[in-house]
Amino acid sequence: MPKNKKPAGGRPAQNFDPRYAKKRAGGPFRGNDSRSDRPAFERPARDGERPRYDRTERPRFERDARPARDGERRSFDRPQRDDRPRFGDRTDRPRFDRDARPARDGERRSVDRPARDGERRSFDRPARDGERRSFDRPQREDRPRFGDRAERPRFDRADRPARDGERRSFDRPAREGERRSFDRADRPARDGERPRYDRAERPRFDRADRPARDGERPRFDRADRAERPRFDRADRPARDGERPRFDRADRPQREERPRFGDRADRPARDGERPRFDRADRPARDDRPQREERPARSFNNDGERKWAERREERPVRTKAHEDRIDVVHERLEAQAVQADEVSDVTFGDLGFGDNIVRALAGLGAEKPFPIQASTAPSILEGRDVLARGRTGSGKTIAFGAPLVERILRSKAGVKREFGRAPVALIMAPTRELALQIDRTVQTIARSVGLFTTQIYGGVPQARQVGALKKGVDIVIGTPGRIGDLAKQGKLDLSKIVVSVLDEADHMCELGFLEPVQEILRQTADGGQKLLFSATLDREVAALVDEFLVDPQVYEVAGETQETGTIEHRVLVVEHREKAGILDTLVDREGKTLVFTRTRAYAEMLAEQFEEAGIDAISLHGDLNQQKRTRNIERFSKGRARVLVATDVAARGIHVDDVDLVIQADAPDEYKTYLHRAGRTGRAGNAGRVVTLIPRQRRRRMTEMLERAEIEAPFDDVRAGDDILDELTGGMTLADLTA
DNA sequence: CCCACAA
Repeated sequence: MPKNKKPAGGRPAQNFDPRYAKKRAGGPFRGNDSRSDRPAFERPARDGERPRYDRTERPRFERDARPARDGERRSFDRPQRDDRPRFGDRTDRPRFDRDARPARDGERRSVDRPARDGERRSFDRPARDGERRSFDRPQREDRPRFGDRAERPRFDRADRPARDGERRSFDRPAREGERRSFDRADRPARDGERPRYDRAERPRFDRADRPARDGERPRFDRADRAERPRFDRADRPARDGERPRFDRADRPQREERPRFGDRADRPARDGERPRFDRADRPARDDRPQREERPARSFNNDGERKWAERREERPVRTKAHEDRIDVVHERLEAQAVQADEVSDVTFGDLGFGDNIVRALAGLGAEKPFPIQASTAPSILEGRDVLARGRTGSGKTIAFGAPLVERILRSKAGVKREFGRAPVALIMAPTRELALQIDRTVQTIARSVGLFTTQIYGGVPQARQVGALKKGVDIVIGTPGRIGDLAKQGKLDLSKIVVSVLDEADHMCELGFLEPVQEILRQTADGGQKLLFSATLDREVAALVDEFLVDPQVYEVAGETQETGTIEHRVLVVEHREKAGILDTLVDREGKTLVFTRTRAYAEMLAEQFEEAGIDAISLHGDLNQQKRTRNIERFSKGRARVLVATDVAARGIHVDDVDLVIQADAPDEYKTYLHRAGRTGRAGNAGRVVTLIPRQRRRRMTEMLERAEIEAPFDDVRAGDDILDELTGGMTLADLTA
């Protein structure tokens, strides 16, 4: 029996040991030492003398050491709980310090945010005698604070460099004669042991090398088959009203074409601000040097320190600039005219009645341009790249044809228990994956296909259970999908259609590799569909490896200028920012506030709450249950303000968000476009207000240029009338006025 | 630096 295993019938009392009791029974008398210099109590007892008790050795009277009297209740009769010290141990255990234990699920802790102005916090006072405080030691940069455990990656000894003097068996070559379990190849075979199997040495099995078995079809040989003529539109006369075919050979060479975002090459449009030209600005030496500028004061608002440090960096290197906002070349696309497809119905596109009805149930009576233009290619099985403005209906654009295609490929095939999925949809956040599933599942169910969500932050069991039963379409995030695939619980080998939503984002650092790993496990030659509102050359990493002759689509004339969003920039003093934000969110409609960090999102939500505004937060520090609940509360209007990090920047659809506030300006123009796209959806009006400090004006101007957005800048003080204007509702009429 | 993405 293992030592820690409790014997049946209850554990013995902690401080009751029968052996101890027995020894004691022999008497406490110390014995035979007769040296005279010993104190009286250490010499043998004199005649008639009562033996002296040694207090230190004598058993203390222990209630627990005697058998229980009739009916006496004793604390040790119940099993001891492991997680709780026994009563009476109080002095032995450290003082309970809430900050010293990891935060419970969803628990908000004051230490996680910077102190507010004038706020007194218990840890601002010196520690009391003997008080243990987790924050008493200087925080090491390289170590997460205690309590962050859930957020940091699992510790793996092999993954970290060996510490000084640490011996690691796997770091050194095997010593002579040392047997290492993991390397059989290095030692001679033992008696009777079969030689080690070496994959590389064995001949590859080739069916071509053996005679065909009875009834076996001859092996298909690509080289042997007749050359099929490629279908070429150029070879047939143009149909009525057909636009002439775009011919790559006819277009100017890459170098000659204007780069996307290069306004310098075209004449200024009406009322357009002149382009900022680096060459025109005063030389660096003419501008005030760093030393001449007023000293900065630092408070404990880490947010601000970081922002200022960056704003005031005197010289930004090219590399730094690139890291902040990489502008990739726009992909050459077939621009479909919206009116070209305005009369098409979902039925015309080739969708069956069930799917058409399901789409109508989702509110999609007739196809949006992006849907009408991409559907034929997707149904044909071609690889497709599609760019469609935020809120233009991309989910249905890939979801509906994907279901239709799978349905056709499964015609007449029985739905098998435990079948592997044939389609995969990946998104960068769990909320987006969930949202996509709500749409795709509705369409899939209408024709008897099953979807399942595979994303992190929730137990695996249910997801694995669903996979065991068998599903057709998997929708999720790369982390958990890769995880389950690695564990052998998700078979990707039958995936013939893969979709990447927010594809350019999925190609960014941190996402690209897991995504590649996953796509490599899918069926060879499977169809790939890449969608995003900001699709650009960044997806080249995936296109080159996985896509074959992709069709690229966008809808003509879908620029920001033709959108339904009004953009404003407010230049504010840092010390007035909080008050101005309070004023801006105190309004009737739904307001979405973006911050750069999770801590600031949390802090702002608290700030608004304290100002009496129903606000909640959404960021990666919350557990999934809270994330899901909070976004639902916002969707249903039970909270009118949501403060979020960029976890909510892409793809998330919430009805009727008519104001987006960027409490921190984004670093990338793409981020700006996606955040802004949370409002003005499906033709509704919306407004985006971005707060910036004075020193950020230039960067902001450049970013707006890249995004091709026109936005007036206003210097704003707390209490200015303009704030009330901006909090009013937006209508389409306001936009044109 | 930050934000996402697995435990």
